[in-house]
Amino acid sequence: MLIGEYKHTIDSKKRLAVPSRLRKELGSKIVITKGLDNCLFLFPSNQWSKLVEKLSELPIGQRDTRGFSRMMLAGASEVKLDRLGRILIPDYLKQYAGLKKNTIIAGVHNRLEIWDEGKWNLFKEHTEKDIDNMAERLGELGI
Amino acid sequence: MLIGEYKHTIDSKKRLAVPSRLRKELGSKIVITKGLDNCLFLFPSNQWSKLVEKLSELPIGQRDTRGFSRMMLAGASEVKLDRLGRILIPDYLKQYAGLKKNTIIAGVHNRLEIWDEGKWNLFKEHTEKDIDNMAERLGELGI
DNA sequence: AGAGGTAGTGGGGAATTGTGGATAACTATG
DNA sequence: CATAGTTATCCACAATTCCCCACTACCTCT
Repeated sequence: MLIGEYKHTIDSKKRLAVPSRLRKELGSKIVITKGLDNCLFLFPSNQWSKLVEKLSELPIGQRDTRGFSRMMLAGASEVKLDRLGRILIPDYLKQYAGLKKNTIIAGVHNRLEIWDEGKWNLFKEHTEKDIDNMAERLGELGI
Repeated sequence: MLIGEYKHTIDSKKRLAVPSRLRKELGSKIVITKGLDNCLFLFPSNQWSKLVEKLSELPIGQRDTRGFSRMMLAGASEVKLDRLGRILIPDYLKQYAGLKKNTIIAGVHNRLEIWDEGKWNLFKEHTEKDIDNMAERLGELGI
């Protein structure tokens, strides 16, 4: 179970340290890919294989599924940790996620997510505001 | 597993470097052919034979499948890597895919795709817009 | 509070990779 | 047979990536 929120920096060589607590759970074979809401996903290899298996069952003939698997697969990249537990983030993913220097690494049960710090904060604000709304509604509902 | 997105250039002699990480997985016998969505497909020879087998099983009666397999088979050409891992792209394929100088090489499971950079970006814009659908699909896939 | 250890950041240098060009071999054509 | 055009082989430069080490901040334990 990968949990927690960590603040790390990407250095001038596009390297990002994986929080040391999470390393052994991630394993040595890791796949990084495009995630939702402009973040990146980091899967341990077994999770990734599951996903690929399902993707390979999709028919190639349909345009949208073709696009989908193209997106997921071409958007992915195998990465390995260097001796100090850092990964190298490919340019196109760095760009996709709008990563600059300060980034957030978040554990979300079976994967890690990598966020630009600014986007992360915005996202949090949003959802927290939503939570307030939700609470109000709950109140209206007498809960 | 062929994955990732790579940016390479075609030089004045129609040579294109295959990303070095993917070379050993591609092997030495490679088939290049017309792909879907105006890109080129690059298959390692074993994958190519599998595909040919599948194509031969398609009902010959249907006009669209007939056209599809005709395109794939007639458009195919064997290529080999030079000592530095580059392939030579035949003129008719270069033209088919509208390749200029800047191209994208994408790993999609059992094949590589070669795209003109401009077309690739258009495609990405398109699909990344649908990223919420992607979320739903991921859900369906159990991620 | 001090010492020792761990973790995150930064940088230097070697090795690999991508790109462009030069020259030699081959093919086609008149 | 000669010439022009194309393909293959070889080499050289530039850029990137990989591997190693050093520094500092922080945590923990005593």
